[in-house]
Amino acid sequence: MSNSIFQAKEFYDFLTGKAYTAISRRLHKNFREAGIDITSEQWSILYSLWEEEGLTQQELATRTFREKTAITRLINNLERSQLVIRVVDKADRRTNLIYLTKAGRSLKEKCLAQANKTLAEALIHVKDDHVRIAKDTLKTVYENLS
Amino acid sequence: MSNSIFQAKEFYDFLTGKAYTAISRRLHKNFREAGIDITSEQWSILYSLWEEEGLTQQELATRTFREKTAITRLINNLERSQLVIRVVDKADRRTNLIYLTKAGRSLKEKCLAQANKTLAEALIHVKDDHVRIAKDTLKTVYENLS
DNA sequence: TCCTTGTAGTTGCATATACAACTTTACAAC
DNA sequence: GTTGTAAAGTTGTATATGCAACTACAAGGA
Repeated sequence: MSNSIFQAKEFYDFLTGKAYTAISRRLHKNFREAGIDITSEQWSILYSLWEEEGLTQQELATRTFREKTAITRLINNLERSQLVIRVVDKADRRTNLIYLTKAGRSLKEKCLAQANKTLAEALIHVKDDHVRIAKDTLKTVYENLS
Repeated sequence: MSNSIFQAKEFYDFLTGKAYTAISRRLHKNFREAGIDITSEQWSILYSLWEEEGLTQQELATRTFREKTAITRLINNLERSQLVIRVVDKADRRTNLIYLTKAGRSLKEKCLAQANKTLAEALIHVKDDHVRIAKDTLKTVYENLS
């Protein structure tokens, strides 16, 4: 890309995460208002588990792009909230396999509804093809840097 | 926007801030490697002050889209690092005016160089017009939710 | 002058993150 | 088998965030 882009001062907002902060706060707010007591970070863990249970913490770290230390504490909190449980892998005693509890499983539909609501609120007045381009651009950014 | 967008599973990454996490980590890493001892959050405060000194904490909160409590602590840390100082406003003793120190002012060019480097690394293989659309989309998201 | 209301900033508490150092377990080389 | 190395997870420490409750000050009206 050319340097001309950098002339736009507002471009640095890319770096300060204003949009992400806004969306993350709104997601948390929507969860709260729907009576769901989880953070937006916990949501990303649960989302991975709704897709596939029995993941190791390392696998969750990779999929959610978080440090394994962050996963340790997120799982601590989710376990305290009785939404997931750690099960030591008998085949490899170094690893914990993370499973949803019944309560954790039952949150799925309500959470997805709030996630979709949040996206809809965020993307008012944004054309579909622009959403698609923004999404693809962020994906490329992520791939460039990870 | 239509619901078809939501079919794309990867779209939820929008909500988990993968791209922002990646860019924020890389920015911090680039600062460190350049011998600059600040976080990416502190950077956003300094950036505002390089544009205009003597802002109140509330004004910094508005411009960086952070809670005023976050600003209190960021300024605490920046003051401890001797990059900024609080000056009580004589005209309104409730407010602090935040000024850069000489050291804080001298970081500007080095920091901007690293910020530009980070953006360049993030946006390899992204077309200029896609960058522009992504930027505008994120701006709209921010405006929709704030 | 006193009272009410609003604003700026701080503090307490819970949560989340990064990095380094550590423990435990697995596994391959010898 | 013993040893060396690597991987998974945890813990300590520093930083950052959100929300609620608080203090201090300002400004307008009775």
